[in-house]
Amino acid sequence: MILNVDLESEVPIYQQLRDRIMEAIAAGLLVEGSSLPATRTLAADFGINFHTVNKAYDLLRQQGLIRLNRKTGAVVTATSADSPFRADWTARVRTLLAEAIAMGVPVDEVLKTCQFVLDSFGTAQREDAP
Amino acid sequence: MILNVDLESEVPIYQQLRDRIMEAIAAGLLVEGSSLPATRTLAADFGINFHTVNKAYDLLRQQGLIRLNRKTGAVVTATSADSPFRADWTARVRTLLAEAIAMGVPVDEVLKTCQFVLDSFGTAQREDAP
DNA sequence: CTATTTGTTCTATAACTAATAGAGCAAAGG
DNA sequence: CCTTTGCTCTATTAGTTATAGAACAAATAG
Repeated sequence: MILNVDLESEVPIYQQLRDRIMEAIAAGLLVEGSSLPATRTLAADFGINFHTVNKAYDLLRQQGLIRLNRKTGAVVTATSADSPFRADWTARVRTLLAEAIAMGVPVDEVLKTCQFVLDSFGTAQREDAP
Repeated sequence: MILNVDLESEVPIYQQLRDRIMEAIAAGLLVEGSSLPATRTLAADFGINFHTVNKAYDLLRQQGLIRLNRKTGAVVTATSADSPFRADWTARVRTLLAEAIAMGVPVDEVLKTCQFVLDSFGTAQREDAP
């Protein structure tokens, strides 16, 4: 598990961490039951404060993507996107797709990019088959 | 042009304004040459400070979506998404799509939602035909 | 030409967020 | 028992968000 975090980015570190972990889950690199590194370990790897990692993990926990146990650490859980999540997510995707269209990217190219990204998740080596 | 801005949202007002205007451009409700309200006017409409509107307009100008002229005000411009923009946008859409997949939304449903959103832009009454 | 409208710039302030830091508590497991 | 690990508390520094007021600059309308 290599998480690519840019300490110079304008995007907050805790958010980048959350995003990268979500992407790893989406790609199947992390599956139900996978363990995440301990907050202090991950913080040491990136040379950042463990409170920052803690915040990222807490966001993922609030969203139901991971479970946090003492001693065991952070473990990926099975999730079911509920209706409020879907509504919120659709609103966010509407804004992001609108940006591309407004900037002059053709509709079919936007859709193809989405398809390409989704395919890239599928083609990652996943190990969820029993 | 009705912009739906939620003053109670955790999303910054200037960002909501920027997002709604981008969505209006994507939907064709605003086309090349369309005028946006004056900063002070729009601020008065929402009961917010004109500096907040200014910031939203400034973001849109930096992105090349509008032109700002003294006296004439803000005018929508034709834009061409360059390669850096597309790379950045693809990275952002990857994160957002990953979130839905990680939350357990099926791939085909994610793609259908994207298609639905893109269609909703297309079906808005546009007036760009000469 | 004059006056007004509109964007632009400057300083300032209060409230909040991001990130760091250190200390210590609580529980789960070897 | 004791180590590991999440969790909580307080604190500080730096940056962001939103508000506010004042003044300047240019382009248009009359």
